Amino acid sequence: MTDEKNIEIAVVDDHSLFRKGLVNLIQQINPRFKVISEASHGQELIDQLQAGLKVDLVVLDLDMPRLDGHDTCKILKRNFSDLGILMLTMKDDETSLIRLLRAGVNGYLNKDVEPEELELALISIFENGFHYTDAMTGKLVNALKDPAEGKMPEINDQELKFIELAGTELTYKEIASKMNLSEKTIDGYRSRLFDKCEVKSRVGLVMFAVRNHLISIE
Amino acid sequence: MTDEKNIEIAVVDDHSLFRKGLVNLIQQINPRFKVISEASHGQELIDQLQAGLKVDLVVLDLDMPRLDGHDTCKILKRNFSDLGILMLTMKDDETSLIRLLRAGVNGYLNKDVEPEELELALISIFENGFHYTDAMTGKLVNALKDPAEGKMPEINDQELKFIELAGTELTYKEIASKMNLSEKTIDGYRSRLFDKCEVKSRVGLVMFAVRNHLISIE
DNA sequence: ATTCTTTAGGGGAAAATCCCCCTTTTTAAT
DNA sequence: ATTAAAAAGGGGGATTTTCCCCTAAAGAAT
Repeated sequence: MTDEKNIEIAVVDDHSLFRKGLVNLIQQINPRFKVISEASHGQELIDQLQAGLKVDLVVLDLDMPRLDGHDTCKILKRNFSDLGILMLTMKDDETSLIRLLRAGVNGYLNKDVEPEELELALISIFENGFHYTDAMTGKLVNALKDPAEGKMPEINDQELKFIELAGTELTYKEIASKMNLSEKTIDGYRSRLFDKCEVKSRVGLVMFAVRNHLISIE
Repeated sequence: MTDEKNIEIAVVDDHSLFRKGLVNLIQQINPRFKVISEASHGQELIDQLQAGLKVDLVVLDLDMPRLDGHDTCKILKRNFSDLGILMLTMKDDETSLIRLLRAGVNGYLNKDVEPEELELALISIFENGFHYTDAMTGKLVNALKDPAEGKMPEINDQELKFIELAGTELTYKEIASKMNLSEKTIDGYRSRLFDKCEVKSRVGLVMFAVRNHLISIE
């Protein structure tokens, strides 16, 4: 590509030595990268942005005292929705990943990756709005199969159909009619699913199903 | 890479013309691909495998009469766990994707992708055990987030608190106690919210609230 | 004074949940 | 092959919870 635009970046990390090193590294790995601002915690960056700072991307450390990366990200996404956010972290677990994606990060890197991966992530976020790795997707897939709530119970097709209908305003009598089964059978499904999903009410079941993407909310 | 091993493939689709076309296409796009078996539904493939057929990969259509792709995948993963499964589908929604990943598909493609993407998917599954696309990961990430905003009626603080608690497994009596109000007041809130949100049941109210970002699903 | 909002009460029907039971089919263990 | 357990579908009936209709008082706003 010719005539490539500079990518203006802010770096936020509470450890001064690491932050300076990261700023230097970023500017060395690609001449398009211009680090035009540094901050030692999330609130400092937010103050800068509110005072008029313009950047394309933010490289944000997750573990910081005030605000941490997660909370910073949520505020940034609410107030500067076009800002690309790359989160750096030592944490490697699925739960952290999911929390960060929910907060709206555009990319997520472990601190021990090579500089080439960092370059790739920054370019990708700038150009596509996201940076996904197979490792990350694999974690999401694993999280789907074994959710935080414990082992995902086996739900068969009839049970799934019942859950979908339980998430509507149909009474169980109406659901039975729709599924061409007796109300008693529907009650049997309800009972079995309550046990499997460890819930005790229709609302509990439906919320479990939504939380675990068994049904869609549309 | 030199001395590349053939990749033996089975193709399963209930529409004969499409299946034949797909077999030809697969064998044209890469000389390593050897389609050594065809089936018109899931059960037929399972019978073949149980009769001794050996393949590396299965290209499986989702919509088939007996067994469909989803059920076939579950049985295949249980009984032939090393088999790579690439699912083809016209469905594009997050919930279907999630169901398929849970069933254990190693890759997932929309039927209207280019042959190059099909080749890449087959090679990737054979060599890495999975094929992920940014589109797919984007859907997973999107599924993690709270849903898009919709039109909201006026909801005051007490009403919002009630809705949050209505989304739990507490009975209205318990909610009344928790809010230090009488059950009759809670019933008044329920009634007023049903009118405002145009619903007629607790499940309806809670689903409306989730859909419209009034409460979160965590 | 009138109207709206918040809180609360009574009564009763409909719906959900639970507990006991049964039969048939399928699956897994021996 | 046989047997036992689990799954699927279903019954009767009691209790609990939800939903609906009606009413009213107190306080705030117009």
